[in-house]
Amino acid sequence: MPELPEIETIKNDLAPKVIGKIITNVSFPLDSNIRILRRFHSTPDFIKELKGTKIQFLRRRAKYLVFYLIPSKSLVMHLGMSGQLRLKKTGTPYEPYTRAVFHFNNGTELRFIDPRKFGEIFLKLPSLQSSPLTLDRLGPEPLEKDFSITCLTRILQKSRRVIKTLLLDQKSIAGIGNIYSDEILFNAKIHPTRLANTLDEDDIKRLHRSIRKILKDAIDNRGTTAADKRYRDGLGKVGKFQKKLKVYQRRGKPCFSCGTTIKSMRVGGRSASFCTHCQK
DNA sequence: AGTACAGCCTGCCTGC
DNA sequence: TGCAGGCAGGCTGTAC
Repeated sequence: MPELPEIETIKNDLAPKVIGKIITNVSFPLDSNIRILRRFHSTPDFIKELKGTKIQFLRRRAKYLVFYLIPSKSLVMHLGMSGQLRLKKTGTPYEPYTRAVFHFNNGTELRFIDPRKFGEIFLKLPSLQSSPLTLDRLGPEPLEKDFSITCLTRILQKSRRVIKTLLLDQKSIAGIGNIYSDEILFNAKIHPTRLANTLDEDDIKRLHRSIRKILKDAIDNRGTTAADKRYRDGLGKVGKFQKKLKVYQRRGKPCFSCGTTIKSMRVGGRSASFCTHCQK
């Protein structure tokens, strides 16, 4: 379940190894095309657009990884729930569920591996109509300078939803998923079902600080490989932040702060873990 | 317009 | 042991 910190880690790992490489071909070993790819492109068009392009730089936007190419267009990937990216030497056996392979001019290839098919790959072309709107509709990046307390206050005050649901909404704030929303709310001592527009000034200050702190800590720890053990960084290794989780997947265990048993409940169709004593 | 929710998907775990 | 059913949660489309 790669969220902002995981995609950031993968981007940082991959960038030095793929920048400057030329995509010589793209193949689909399982012949099961990925969601957006199917919706926006025919496979031959997709391959034709990519053949011969050079990777100029990588960027992360929310949970999307974007490869900026020359000539000007971008290749956008979302790893969904179970996606991984692996850079491998050409000719080494494919990992199971390798769905797309981007072949480079130096004998390496980038593999998009995704058991559950929640992942997406699509192209953003300079010719406007061909690009899905997904990326343009995203909310602010929580680690950018413009994500101020004022900015967060505005987002919270115009919402009538519970805070947990709001944090998960990519159109409100980009990049936060279920792991980090739980951890952020615990750090900020806010109950997941509090209505967003009832947070007072102190709550908002703590929430703002917690959002940045947790996401930064998670990046410093190379992301979270939770119980399903699916997430891998750009080098194929597990993250370290799972060792620092305070509430996520800790239902039934004692809170590290007060010893109260961690509870979990469904909030907006998602599981939310929290401490009934610490989070108000 | 803003919000809520089912549905997509497959591996893994639990309970019978 | 084997199998059914529930769970995990990224996002989209649809309904209210």
